[in-house]
Amino acid sequence: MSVLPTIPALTDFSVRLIAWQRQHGRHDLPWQNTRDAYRIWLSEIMLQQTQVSTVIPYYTRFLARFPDVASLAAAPADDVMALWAGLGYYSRARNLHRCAQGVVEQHGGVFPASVEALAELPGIGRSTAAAIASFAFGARATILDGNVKRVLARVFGVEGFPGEKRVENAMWVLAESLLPSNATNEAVVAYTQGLMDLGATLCVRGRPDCARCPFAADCVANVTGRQRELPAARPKKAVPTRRTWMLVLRDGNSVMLEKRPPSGIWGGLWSLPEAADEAALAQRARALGASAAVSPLAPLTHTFTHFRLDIEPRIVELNRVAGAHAALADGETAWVALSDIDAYGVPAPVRKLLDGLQGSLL
DNA sequence: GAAACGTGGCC
DNA sequence: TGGCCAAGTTT
Repeated sequence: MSVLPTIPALTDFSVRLIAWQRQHGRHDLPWQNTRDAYRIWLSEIMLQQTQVSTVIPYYTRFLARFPDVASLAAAPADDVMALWAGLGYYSRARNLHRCAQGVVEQHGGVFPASVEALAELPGIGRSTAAAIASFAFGARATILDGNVKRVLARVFGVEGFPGEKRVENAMWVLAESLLPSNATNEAVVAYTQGLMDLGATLCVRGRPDCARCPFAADCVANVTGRQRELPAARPKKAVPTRRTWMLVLRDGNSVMLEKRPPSGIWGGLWSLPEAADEAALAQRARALGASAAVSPLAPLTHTFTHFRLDIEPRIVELNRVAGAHAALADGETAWVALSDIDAYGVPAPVRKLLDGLQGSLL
């Protein structure tokens, strides 16, 4: 059974959306008003599952450090991770780096213009490929992000949770059918931006501003008063809790960091040595050269999308006599001054923990 | 095709 | 306070 109801007579969807975007859309975001595929690509990757206000300072810093794809491709992975630290979903940063290298090595340093070629690069899926292709090259290709799903679900009354494959497939078909025909490059840009702008500024989740919407008269959700029910909410799932012990091994102003494996949570970032319980942490502390007693710091809780992490931090002084800065850990380790943490890619809660330490010690 | 993957803002 | 989710992709 199709999830699509009868589509209302909205034959001029793209025309109305483009007109609305030109008059009421956003035109001054840092990654707009350029056709530089590198800048557009960088913004699209950062904006995956991340809001505009969060991205802007990261985007600015990143671009200042890596102004083009060649400089990014040539950078050490650790530098890329450090600039990404705090933004989350770190596989994006690893794929971003690999993608830059792919563009340099396989495409002569120039981003390919087709959706198909773009989607073969690491970190670029169907929606991001369409966004890059339309913004940078004026290609007629539809995006389908959270904004578009919300707009389509409401305007056309699409039932079902959009994260479900069956519903998402139907939305891709619908989105494709709505693309403007015979549009100039500039109109394509306005259309794609309009989809995002409408969802981000008017057709928001909480209190949509239907009075200002160009589709108010035709919108299924508005006409039937079902704005709160569309799109359908994600099915609820119990969020499991994990618990970990983290070691602040301190030597004066410096602490020991340990590089995390490339996959899994905080993959590729630098973090504190961890253990599964109190005894194991004390054992690790001794193995790393600490002889003093391990002291508790204030516990903290970090909430991810799919689980909750209770962190039990412990602090201990390094016993220099036992061998200063001996790297007895299994993986890669580094001694880092508390004032120099920014140079390393450190997970947000660990960063907070260490920031607090810097203020209270000495 | 479901689960994994971060963080911060909003109500 | 805590649930919900945002310019999705990969495994």
